[in-house]
Amino acid sequence: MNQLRDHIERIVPLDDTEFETISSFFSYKKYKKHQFLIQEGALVPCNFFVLKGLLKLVYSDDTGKEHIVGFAQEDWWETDFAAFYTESRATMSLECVEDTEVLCLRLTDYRKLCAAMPQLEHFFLEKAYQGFIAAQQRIISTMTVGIKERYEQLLKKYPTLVQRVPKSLLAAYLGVSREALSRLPR
Amino acid sequence: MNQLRDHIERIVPLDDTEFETISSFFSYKKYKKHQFLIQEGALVPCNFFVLKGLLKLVYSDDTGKEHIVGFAQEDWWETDFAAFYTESRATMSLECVEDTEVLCLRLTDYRKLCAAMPQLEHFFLEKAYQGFIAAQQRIISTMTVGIKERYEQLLKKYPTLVQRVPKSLLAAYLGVSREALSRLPR
DNA sequence: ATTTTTGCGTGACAGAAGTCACATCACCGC
DNA sequence: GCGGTGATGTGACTTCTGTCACGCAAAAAT
Repeated sequence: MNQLRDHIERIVPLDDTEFETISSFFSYKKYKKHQFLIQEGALVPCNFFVLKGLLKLVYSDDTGKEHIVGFAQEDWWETDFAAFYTESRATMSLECVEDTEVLCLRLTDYRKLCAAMPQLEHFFLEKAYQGFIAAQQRIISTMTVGIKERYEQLLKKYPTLVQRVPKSLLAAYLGVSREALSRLPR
Repeated sequence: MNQLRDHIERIVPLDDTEFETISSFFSYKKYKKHQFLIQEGALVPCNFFVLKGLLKLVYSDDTGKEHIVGFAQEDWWETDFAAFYTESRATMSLECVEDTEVLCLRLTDYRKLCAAMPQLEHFFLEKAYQGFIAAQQRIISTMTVGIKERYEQLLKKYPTLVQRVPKSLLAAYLGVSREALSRLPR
């Protein structure tokens, strides 16, 4: 649980009672490989903070092909945010790539916490900015460089992730076919 | 100036003195078509709120080709956010597509405002969430559907924008060549 | 241990998009 | 008005990528 505290304190300082309050709103859960934290079409119960393990956020198109919107490893937050925040049905699914332990935060509890502690709202603001910037850079990357460079940027940015994930999933994240990624000159 | 007030009050309520404080931190500026609000490589002076006109946020790759990261029309915020927020040099440029009037908010003033008024920080949090969700959906759109559908989604989502912008810029926004967009079956 | 599944590379082929070149038309400034 | 610039459509050609099919080795399941 200290993992969460360290994570938050990288952005805003907390005293013991404050963190006590925060942690009381989270619930711990454990999932096994291939289990779903979010099912497409269902309501989104939580925003998830990954303690250990690896998740993939997947969008399935009409032909059934899977596209990976994002991965989440240790100390990352992940959920179908649009659906979570508007309490509507998920358009994506969130699934374990490995056995995974998470802390779950429900929307009502998120609201209570932010109302009670403006510093925490500031924390989430920082996270939102980070997410926005990362997404924008990913868009730029897709538009400007070829597959090879995109794969290299990924290697540079998340070297540990690339080790843990099969290439087929990386391809689905980069937006190309498994074969195209496989054919890259080394 | 009431335009800004209405815009903020769509998310958080304000009384007259509060808005007085807020507006005192913004400065009004007017630019002509083809003028730059942000130059690539320079520091980013402000986050811009568009009162009237149209801007394009552009990333130029090593070959000199221009890729449009985003447009901003009336009531939109735009800047090279990564550079703005970290006070580093811009990797993108922000340029007028039409004559444009904006309100400018400097980073130090942004910080003062947020510190003084938590509600305003909540406003920016909402905006950040909106931006993140929009960026994520754009990523999904690029991965899942072909040019034709992407163009149609754009038409549906921002019909007024498509009227104002030449097709060559729309192509640079969609991430395809001008010719490919021109060759779409109607 | 032996099946089954999963990951990964490769070859062949078709289709989509990029690039280059050219033509037209409308609009703008002088 | 007139020349220049920008916006747009089109054709020819090339390159890249997706798709389908196959083979093989390692890992997982029984």
